[in-house]
Amino acid sequence: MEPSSSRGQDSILSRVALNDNKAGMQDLDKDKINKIILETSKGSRFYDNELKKERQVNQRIERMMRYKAKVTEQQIQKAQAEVENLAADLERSRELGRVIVHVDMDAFYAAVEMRDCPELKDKPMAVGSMSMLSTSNYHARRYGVRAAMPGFIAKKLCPDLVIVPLNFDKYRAVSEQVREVFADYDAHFLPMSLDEAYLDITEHLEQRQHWPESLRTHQICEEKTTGGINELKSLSPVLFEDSPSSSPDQKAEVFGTSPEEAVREMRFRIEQKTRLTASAGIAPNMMLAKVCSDKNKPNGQYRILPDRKAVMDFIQELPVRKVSGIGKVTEKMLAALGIVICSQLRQQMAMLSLLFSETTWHHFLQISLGIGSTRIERDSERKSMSTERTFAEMSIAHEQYSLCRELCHDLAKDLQREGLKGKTVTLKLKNVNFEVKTRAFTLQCAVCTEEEIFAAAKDLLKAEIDNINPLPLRLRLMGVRISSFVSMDDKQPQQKSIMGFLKIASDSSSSVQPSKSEIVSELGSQCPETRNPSFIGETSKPFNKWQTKSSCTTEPQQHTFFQKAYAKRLQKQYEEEETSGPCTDKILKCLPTVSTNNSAFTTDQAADKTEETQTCTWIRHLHTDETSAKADSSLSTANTGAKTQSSNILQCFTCPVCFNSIETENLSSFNQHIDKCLSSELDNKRTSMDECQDVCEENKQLGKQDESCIRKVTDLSSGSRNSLLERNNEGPYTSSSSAHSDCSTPLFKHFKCMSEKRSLVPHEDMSDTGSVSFHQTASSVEVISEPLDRRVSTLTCPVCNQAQDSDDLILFNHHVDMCLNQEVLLEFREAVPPMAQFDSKVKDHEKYPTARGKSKRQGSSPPPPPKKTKAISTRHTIDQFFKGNSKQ
DNA sequence: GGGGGAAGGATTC
DNA sequence: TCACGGAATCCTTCCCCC
Repeated sequence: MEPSSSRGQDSILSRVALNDNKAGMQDLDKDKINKIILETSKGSRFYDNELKKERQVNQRIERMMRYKAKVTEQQIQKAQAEVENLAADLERSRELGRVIVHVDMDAFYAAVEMRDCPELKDKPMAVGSMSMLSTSNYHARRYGVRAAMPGFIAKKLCPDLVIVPLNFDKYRAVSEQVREVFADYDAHFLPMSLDEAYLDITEHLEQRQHWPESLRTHQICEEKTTGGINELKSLSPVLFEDSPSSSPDQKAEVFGTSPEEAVREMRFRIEQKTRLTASAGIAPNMMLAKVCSDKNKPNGQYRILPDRKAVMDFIQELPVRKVSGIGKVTEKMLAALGIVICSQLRQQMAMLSLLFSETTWHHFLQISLGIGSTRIERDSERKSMSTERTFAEMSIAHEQYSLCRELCHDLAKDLQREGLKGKTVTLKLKNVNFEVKTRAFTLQCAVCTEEEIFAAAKDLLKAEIDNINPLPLRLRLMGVRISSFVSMDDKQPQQKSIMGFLKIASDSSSSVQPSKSEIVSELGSQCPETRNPSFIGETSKPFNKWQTKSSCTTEPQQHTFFQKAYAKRLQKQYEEEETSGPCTDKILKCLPTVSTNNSAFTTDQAADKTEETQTCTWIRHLHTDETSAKADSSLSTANTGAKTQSSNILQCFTCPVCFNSIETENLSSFNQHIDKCLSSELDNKRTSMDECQDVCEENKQLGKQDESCIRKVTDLSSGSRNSLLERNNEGPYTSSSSAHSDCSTPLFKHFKCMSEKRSLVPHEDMSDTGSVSFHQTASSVEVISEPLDRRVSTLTCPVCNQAQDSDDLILFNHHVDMCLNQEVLLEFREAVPPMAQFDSKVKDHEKYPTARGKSKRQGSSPPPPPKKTKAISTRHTIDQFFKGNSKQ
């Protein structure tokens, strides 16, 4: 074999040279085009990196060839037997009964732009930017200009090229029109992108056989075109000169009942509706249909008849590169083995089975037999979500952190829009030499907020910055991805707040948990505000794949004992308030407008407030969420109306320090009251805390963390709640509303510092989706619980006012949980005998009752917690405690 | 040894 | 004039932990 070093320019051509595997790109002067491409690219960092990758592929091929040389005849024979067995199995399962169609819009983006801007019709044009083109029209393709080519190279190939910027909104709208047509032929069609889809028209064809001609006749709709039928018909020839087109005199088209006719009708209707043409492939499976749709592109279609011979005839001479999934690298590897067309795949299958992985050679075998999927599965779930950005070189750390945060912000928005939470945060970096690195971290809990994602991404970035220190990290791209999505079940933190527990206990699969308002309203409700439809509206999240249908219905929920008990207690509380001074309804009135984190307080969260009034606000001080000033500022804009609305309503709170009832119009006033109560203890601690904060801030700027800082905060935190509260109020946002937090609070920083040190132990439920709960207290403080253990307690339960024995905040949280719910517990104990809860001997594997299945599908059991982070035993949560009991 | 996370790569539009 | 994307999925390999 020729050594890679001697291949020189020819070798790199396979990477940077023109890829003419696209319609409208035949018969080009490839040598001339490649010369221009090489001259433009050569010497660039991109080119150098492509050379490097090319060398790697060559080395891979060399290794493969060396291995091939060592394969014995015996191995081949054995492999051959295995191949034949599998081939026989595949033959037996071959299905030819379905009629699968792949429809692909012709030069979609370019065609849309040309349609909307007729002066582009006669010009070579492409859609995209000088950096990258998304597609080009057929005029431009004659110059070698194609999708995935940088605009500046395209300009070298075709100086007259017009580059039109992308307009996705427009393409989406057109795509929607096209999909409406698809739906008439297969309601369950599978869109692959804006411009292509798979359809199974088997059922449609069966019905079609009985259709009268009138149902298969379609008028040529002149009104739908701006310039009438002539202009409509003139569009296709401009786009695609050789395209077949109907006669301009024709007023209607009658279509037959065959698959070809049905697909022709579909394309006709698409063209009538959008003035754009589509190509289609008709075959017994998806793989073949996809290849077929390219066969007569543009504005054409091709069918493989549903019999084995027709399929095998088609496959025989088909270049492997035409098959979806075989790209330039695989093509090159196969070429090294003398395999260029699919029939050669079959001939060398035994050798391929020895050289490639099982998955890969099975795939090759299927291709060689013309076998593919015959079931169009539309409902596959999203597995990841990401955002990335390319930019001019960026080498300054704080700019990189800032960008990282921006990306996290964008990603969080996207996640929240789809109601997703994921456990794995991946940071993608591309340096100025085009070398790509990804770094991932799997968290214990699923996250979706900017702060949570940033907490992880920032650490990954920091590690990379530190790694090449003192040299700067010279980046040209950064991206953040979230994966390992969890089901709605799993989105709940392991230790739920008691209120969270009470809300979800009835239906763990429901993402829309019965809120307090719902529970109360079920009682017949003397509290009309809780039935306010707007509450429900705000509670409900958009329907998503994890959301069971039942959760979207309005059917009454079957409440658990605890919910009933809780509702009863609420009722009682309400009755008391009726006589002694109401506050619940007032609070409820304003709650939907109160915001935490970076989204508005939802009904569930709002409902929690009633119960948690005594401590929640106080806790919120301690747990000023991590939401940045940015999020807060956006809130202050977004929720201006809401705030205004809420600010005039008198609310009643109980101060956790002096235990007096405080009536106030807004939470910030109440915060100020608490601050006053606490201020007497502040002075001696504050100086130290300020110092620490400064250190933290400085380190944040430098992207560094300092053990001394962490230690200092840790030391302070046990006795410095007051300081924290005080500092909290100094932030620019807390002054306007206590529900708004300041990310510069010492405790926040403290958590962040600790989070960094502890490998990103997540701040559970710091998201906007969770209520500010006691769970939050525990989980957040949990991070610092260890050093606190060694100190004398300064904690006093805000409910029972008892000084605590320990400063362990988990225990403290537990205590508060219990205190708050004594009544419920009492009722519970009366109803159910106690069980052996809190079994400290529980084994690790028993802590994760979820199955360790292989399936990554949503809806299946969630994966076990990552091994590198210690999971909290779910057995030790109050949730599990109740669950266990309720089963008895 | 198997399962699964991490990292890199291939592929698609 | 400079200048090679963004998003998603699947696969492979390596390595660690149970």
